[in-house]
Amino acid sequence: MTITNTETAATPVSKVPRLPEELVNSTAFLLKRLGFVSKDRSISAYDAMGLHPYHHAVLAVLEAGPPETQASIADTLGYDRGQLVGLLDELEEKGLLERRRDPDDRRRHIVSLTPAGKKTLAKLRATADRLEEELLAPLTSAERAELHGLLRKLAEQHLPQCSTLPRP
Amino acid sequence: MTITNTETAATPVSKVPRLPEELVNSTAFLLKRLGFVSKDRSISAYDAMGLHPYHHAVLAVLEAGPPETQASIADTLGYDRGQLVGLLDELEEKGLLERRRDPDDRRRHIVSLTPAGKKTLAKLRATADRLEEELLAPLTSAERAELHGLLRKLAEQHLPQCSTLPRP
DNA sequence: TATTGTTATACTCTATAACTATA
DNA sequence: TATAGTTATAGAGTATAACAATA
Repeated sequence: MTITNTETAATPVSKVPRLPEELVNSTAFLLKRLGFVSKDRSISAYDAMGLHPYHHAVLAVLEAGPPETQASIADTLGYDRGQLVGLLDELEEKGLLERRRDPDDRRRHIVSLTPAGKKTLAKLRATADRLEEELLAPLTSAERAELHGLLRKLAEQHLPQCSTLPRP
Repeated sequence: MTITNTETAATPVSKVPRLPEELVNSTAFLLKRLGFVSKDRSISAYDAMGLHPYHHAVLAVLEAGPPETQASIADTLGYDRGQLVGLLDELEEKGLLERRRDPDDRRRHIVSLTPAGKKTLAKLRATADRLEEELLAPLTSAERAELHGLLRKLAEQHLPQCSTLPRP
């Protein structure tokens, strides 16, 4: 195990060997790793409530927007439509939303939040806030705003669904 | 399909429905999504060379540090040791590194770069640089430095392997 | 008995594409 | 014929644990 120690004999031994500068100096690398741990932690946290971040996203779409069909939900979140079916099944079984046929087009389902769904969404929000606080703990308030602004700029370019269109 | 349009009739129709503010306002959410697209694109780019970002990381560790065993490489990168075996098999088969038994402990393999491995690493670096440039295109040079510094602070806290220990 | 590297197994995700019912 | 939702299947990726050689 001593072979993994990259410190000199005089310096305190770190149990965890350091990543090469080449990787740590890459913003993309840090983004990938931090995104991974963030995802990992949120999955664990939501799992304790029997849900997944995907479920939160679906509920958030339902509360934010006009009545949605399954196709519009999937498109908004960038999810596969087949994948969404299972998510909706789980949320419906828990009584957090309901599907009803669109009378104007009986192929479609109009999906809407139930009161229980809104309550659960509030809880998920609290969990998300806690996770966000943990993630950003090392940063000052100004730094957090700065980081968010920079990520927004990247999202504008790379995540079309995040683009802030000029509103009327 | 018109039901997915969240714009009013007077505004130009965006093909991609917008994500709810609740999600876009979350730094963790942006981090996860941007990390995902970044990972996705790098996998595609490396795939064109018959390699994977994992391979780049392994080669970078070998060039940066002292002679490594398989266990030390895995620990440095946070990879599973079983997973690493396959990666090393592929790299060895391409002649980019070699394994030889450690005479002091015949259970161990000392892994080292070949000249071909160094050449390939240079190519992978060029690819990584190009991907980084694409990712950060929307930012000025100052903003890039700012973003990297902020992510470093987060990494310090959340990615122990990235922590910058005081050097002698 | 513990550790290094290896292999095998199983499980989760995801992507694809059939299938139905409606249009 | 095309679309909305559903279901089934296969593939990649990952995690777990059994295994042989050596300490």
